[in-house]
Amino acid sequence: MIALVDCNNFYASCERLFNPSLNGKPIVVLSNNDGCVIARSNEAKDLGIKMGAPAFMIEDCVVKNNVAVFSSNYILYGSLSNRVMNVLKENSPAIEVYSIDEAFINLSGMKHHDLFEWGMKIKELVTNEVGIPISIGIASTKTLAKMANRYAKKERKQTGVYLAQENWQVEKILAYTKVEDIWGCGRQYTNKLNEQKIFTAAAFIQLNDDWVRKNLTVVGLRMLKELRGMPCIENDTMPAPKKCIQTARSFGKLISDKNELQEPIANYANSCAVKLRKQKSCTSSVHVFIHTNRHRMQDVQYFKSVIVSLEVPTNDSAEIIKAALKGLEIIFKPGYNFKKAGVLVIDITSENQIQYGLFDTVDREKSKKAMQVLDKVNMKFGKDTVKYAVQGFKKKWKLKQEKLSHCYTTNIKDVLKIKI
DNA sequence: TCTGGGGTCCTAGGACCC
DNA sequence: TCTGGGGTCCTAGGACCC
Repeated sequence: MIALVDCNNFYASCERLFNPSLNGKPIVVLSNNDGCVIARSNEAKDLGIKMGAPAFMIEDCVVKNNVAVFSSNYILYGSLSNRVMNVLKENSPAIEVYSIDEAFINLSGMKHHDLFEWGMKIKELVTNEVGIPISIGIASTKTLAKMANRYAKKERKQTGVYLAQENWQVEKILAYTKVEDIWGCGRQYTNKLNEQKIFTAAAFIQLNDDWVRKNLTVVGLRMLKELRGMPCIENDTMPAPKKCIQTARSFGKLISDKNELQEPIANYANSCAVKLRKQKSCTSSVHVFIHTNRHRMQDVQYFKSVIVSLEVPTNDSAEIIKAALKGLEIIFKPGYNFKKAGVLVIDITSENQIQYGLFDTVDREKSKKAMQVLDKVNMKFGKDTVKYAVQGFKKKWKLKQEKLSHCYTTNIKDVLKIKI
């Protein structure tokens, strides 16, 4: 059996944890640049605020209902996520951290009559030790565990745990779940299924394999088998190194000037290099893109990208920044209002499997040492303590974050003071 | 004024090889 | 008039996830 542990309204719950006056009140958390809604408390959901709604379009509702609005504070969320995951690790046989607020836990060694008890224990431990509310679904496959989790969250609010073990328990959630709420079923698949008059997971598992294979590819077939209780998605307790890494952001304001664009691009390139070094990989292709704001009808639009190849795979910041800026030279065109840019590193290989070039002029050993020093300093004194001149200091392009909460768990200045 | 960011996997089609 | 067959590799784009 497999359990899925999922934090309820995670970002909103994080904001509430250090600000208990928000209990019972509607909360929303906004994306980067305070652009759109990416998390809502239950109270905000009840007000009809939709996921992904642009911030400026919910303003009336926010004012009228006194909704608490926050910029996203990933340092806080990351730190609280670690706390939750640590409690899970200490009390589980094998855990796969699936995202910032979810983890799969393999319970195959556990006796069947202990499963529900185990779920209740985990729920209590996380509540007491961290304070973030969670839900737990337990079933024979990952897709069913996801479904059981959703059912627990909505229909088992007292316990927060649902075990889908006996046939009738599985059938209950299959009948309960609409196809669009199945893990792996997005808009396109939902449309195709609805056209066949298939609206619930219970109806979906009656479909014939060939039809599913033909219309929803092997991905759909895997989903179907998982729903029938046949595990097809492996447990992955050791995360594999990333196959591509990207850093991309919208700017806080529009940029038309090439020199001004160099700053964010250099920063994104550096951030990719740091991520590469963290997983001990190198890249041989740097992909750069820039584009205008497609929501501004009055602007002429321009989307362009280019891939710059490198002779020898590298994770040296200077080399990757240089390649990214070379890419910018190629794709930049004057006369446009640019809103967003990004750098992707693709063709990733392991650090210790590099094919050195015949005419390589770079001193690889020296570069490696320089990067180690750079990473060490920035790790100790905060990121960007040491950086390249081209990364700039002004950061006029940087994010808009007008409603940022404190870093309660990671910054000594922000730790709450308690009067006794 | 104002609409996120970072990933994975799969498929189709073209280039190329013998 | 007649113009193979089978295979691999690569890339772009689609669909999905949180």
